[in-house]
Amino acid sequence: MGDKFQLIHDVSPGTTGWTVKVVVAEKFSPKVAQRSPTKYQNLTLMDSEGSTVQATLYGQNITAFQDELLLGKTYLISNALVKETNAEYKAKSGEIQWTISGRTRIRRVEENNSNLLISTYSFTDFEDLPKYMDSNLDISVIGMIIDIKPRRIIQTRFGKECQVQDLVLVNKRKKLILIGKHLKVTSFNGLSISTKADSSFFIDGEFELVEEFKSWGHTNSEIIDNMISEKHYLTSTPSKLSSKLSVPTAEKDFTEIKNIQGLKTAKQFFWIKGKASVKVLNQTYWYMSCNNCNKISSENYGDIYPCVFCKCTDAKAIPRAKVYMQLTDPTGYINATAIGNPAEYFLQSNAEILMNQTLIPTAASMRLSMDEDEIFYVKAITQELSTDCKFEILFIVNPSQIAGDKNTGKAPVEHIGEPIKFLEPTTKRSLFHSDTDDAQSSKKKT
DNA sequence: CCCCCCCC
Repeated sequence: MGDKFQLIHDVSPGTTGWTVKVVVAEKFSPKVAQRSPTKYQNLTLMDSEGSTVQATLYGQNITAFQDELLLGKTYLISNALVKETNAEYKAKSGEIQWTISGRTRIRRVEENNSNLLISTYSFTDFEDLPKYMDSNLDISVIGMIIDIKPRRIIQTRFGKECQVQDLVLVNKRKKLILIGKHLKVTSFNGLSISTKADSSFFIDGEFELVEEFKSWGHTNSEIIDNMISEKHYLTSTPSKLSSKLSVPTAEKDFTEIKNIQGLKTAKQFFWIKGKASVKVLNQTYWYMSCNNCNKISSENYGDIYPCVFCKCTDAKAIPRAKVYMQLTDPTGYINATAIGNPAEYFLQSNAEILMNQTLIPTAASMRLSMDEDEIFYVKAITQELSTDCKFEILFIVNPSQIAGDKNTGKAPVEHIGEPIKFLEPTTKRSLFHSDTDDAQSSKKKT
């Protein structure tokens, strides 16, 4: 690994303009937070000196980056959100954590740093594993996986559901162990196993097979040979254990087709008549976005890039307006966000101007409050385990525009709102995309 | 749709 980049220790909260070259040393399974519905995924990143930092992905970023940050691969990373871990969670405060999101720039580097990774592990013999049962210690083993069972749900002692997936491993001396895949630890090229109170071994995360183990997969040991020859592995996403599965060979392994439960949506929509105003002047009124899916981008304005979110190969980075404001009517107020067109309409500005604006805005540079009532179409998202909703303004209608409009039931907001369902697709599309529809759809196919 | 944050 080169040395023209910063090291993990060089990056603190507030450090700007840094780039660190790292290897993805561990990749844990995505999990659901205990006290909120948030999904998160932890990674361990290692620099050239073997220092590590915990990196975390949240929500939709988990799937967006699943093929972007591969176990054992090397990357240049910049512009991650760097902060100290919450003292509430960590005994020792001051530990650094990176949050990886859409604005984090990640560049793959074609370097093989697996020796660096392997040098940081010591492997435990299968024979010694019983010693570690119930110890809650993390240890590493090295072996070959010869069977992967379907995932199943178990209840933990604390009443929480978690997924378990059993694996059968064999070591060089053909000794077999059964391992449940569980919420715990992973390592590179070996499997890091944690022993839990119910006396099974658990692993977590992703791993790779070491070449030398692949080569002794076909041995003359009867039972192992049998298992290997009978099993077919689905390996559509080789780096991801959960996508690998042994195809069952016995009738009892097949399940009858049953319930698919729909997820209840918490979204609610409202019409509100009132006034909007910016209360927090010092905010960012734009973000760099993908012109295809509107999601955040780490690229520079105008650059063509492959979008990790929509997978569009020739996405263009363009600014998109956003504003956090307060919505009031005679009965009260809510805070709400507007993005894209409603933000531009409210601010009486556009994304490019907002992007180039360096000073905190004044009423001269943009509209910060409304003189007259306007009509807002607001989406509320109820937050589980939280009393407050988040609100978003989907579009804004000036009452003068609908005065005398006989076409009731349709919002005459063509140049104000974002495209919404009850506008004709042909009319709304042309308003917000400079490209033709054909260009849009051909991009999505790639 | 999109932003922010977000966990042990």
